[in-house]
Amino acid sequence: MHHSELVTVLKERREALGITQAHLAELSDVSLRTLKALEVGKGNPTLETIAKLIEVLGMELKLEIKAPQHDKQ
Amino acid sequence: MHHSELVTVLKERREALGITQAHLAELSDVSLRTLKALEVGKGNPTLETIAKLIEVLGMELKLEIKAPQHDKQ
DNA sequence: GTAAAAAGTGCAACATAATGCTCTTTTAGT
DNA sequence: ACTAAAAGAGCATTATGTTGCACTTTTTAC
Repeated sequence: MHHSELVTVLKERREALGITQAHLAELSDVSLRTLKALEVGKGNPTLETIAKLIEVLGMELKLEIKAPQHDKQ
Repeated sequence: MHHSELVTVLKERREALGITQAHLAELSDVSLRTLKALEVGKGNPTLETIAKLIEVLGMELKLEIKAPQHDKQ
């Protein structure tokens, strides 16, 4: 999962939960300015910023050994 | 997966591949200073730094909806 | 079509991640 | 034990992520 893909997933999850950027920003203690920039693919968020957001979004990061090409779907 | 856990996985993967910090730093275009700090849990790496490292380590990030407690093993 | 809410942008200040250099400590091999 | 390689730490500099404020644009609801 690359940067743009991660951004898309975060945004879609927020929308699926039906919460605004402002609300997510407040719940996650990430500034609204930072969240807005992040969702349009600006910048290079820190692990902490991502962690705060996904915690509120009920998500989790996993780090795995990449599957060989022929195993991909 | 939280910060310390991610750090542990990265370090163990590097060691499993039998490459030094210096070598990984060179291959991933992350400075040795940054890699060293990261592996001892100092700081708050950016997504780009993590992405560079896991690319070389043959790993990938996944972002998933958190499984309910009773589904965890 | 209008109004309100939500989303996106520009700018500047502040905080801190990334980096290079040098040095110390730890680990691995003989 | 000795040596060399690898890992970790302190410091200063540079680059950039985070934030708040004010404003514009887009979307949503009536």
